[in-house]
Amino acid sequence: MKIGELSRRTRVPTRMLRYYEQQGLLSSERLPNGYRDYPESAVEQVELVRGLISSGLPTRLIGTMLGMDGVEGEELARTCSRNLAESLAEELATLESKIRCLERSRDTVRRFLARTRHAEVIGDARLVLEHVPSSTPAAAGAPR
Amino acid sequence: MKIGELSRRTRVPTRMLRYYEQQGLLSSERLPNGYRDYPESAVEQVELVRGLISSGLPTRLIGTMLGMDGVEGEELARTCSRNLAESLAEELATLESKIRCLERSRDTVRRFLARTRHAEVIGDARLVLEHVPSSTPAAAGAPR
DNA sequence: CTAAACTTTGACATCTATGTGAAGGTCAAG
DNA sequence: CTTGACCTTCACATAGATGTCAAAGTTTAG
Repeated sequence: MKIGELSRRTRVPTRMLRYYEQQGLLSSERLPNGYRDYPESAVEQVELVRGLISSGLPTRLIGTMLGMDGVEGEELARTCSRNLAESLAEELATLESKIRCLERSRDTVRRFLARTRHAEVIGDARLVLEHVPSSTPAAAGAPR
Repeated sequence: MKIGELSRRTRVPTRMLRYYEQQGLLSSERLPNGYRDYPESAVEQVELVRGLISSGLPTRLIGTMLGMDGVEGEELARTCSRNLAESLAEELATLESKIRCLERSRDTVRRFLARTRHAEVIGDARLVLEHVPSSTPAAAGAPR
């Protein structure tokens, strides 16, 4: 598929898709006319990259991890140097620390919401946006 | 405590501590001479803020959540408007999505490392940095 | 008193992820 | 052929987090 469709399906601006490619996070073939041509799997790939970037991982690290993702056999794993393994172990610790931190915040927000008179919005965040009850007319606009 | 000690204890540059204060993520009293004076609890606070920022949360959101952290009674929870609750529910969904994404990456890295001949570095990331084995002399510098 | 080590505010630089627009090539519909 | 919707690269602008430096007041050690 061409970049426009990938952009529509992932809701990521074409500008960013090209940027990710430039950063080595996404790859594409080229059509005879020079247009980028993406495989179906690019959709999922882009979603993963987006999630990781939004979680504060530097693109450099993301590139490293994506490189590992496809490696099924033992070949690359065996060629992994001691130093790379140590770097990755460090990053693993970073990931775990980020996860713990986010979990803590998630719990804080969740507990707060539970004590609110609007507890029912929990776990229903997206649904809530659809059927905005007309009980709050003045604030019905853009809440963010 | 003064800013220098807080900086030393959290390993966060004073520049950043002042920045966080300016962004409303950290507060301080002032000593008679104008110096900032932090309570003991600031250490933990800074660590939390750091974790959240490194996880890609915007300071605005962090400020909101920190505001909720201290609220034990029902007062503020009751005054929480429907719209704020909905915004927070949205952010809750965002947090959960980030967590899932990071967990996925964590598992990817972990699986990769497990298949490596250096599997023992897992869960030992910091220790590993101490006793760097002299078996890899050329790469012993800065691995990142 | 002086020097070193803090502190203050403020300005400017940098990096990364983005937005935006220009100038131009490709292609399909009319 | 022309128009409109794509695509290409290149470049400049912005916003947030952070580094760094300057000028100046404070405090402590000597």
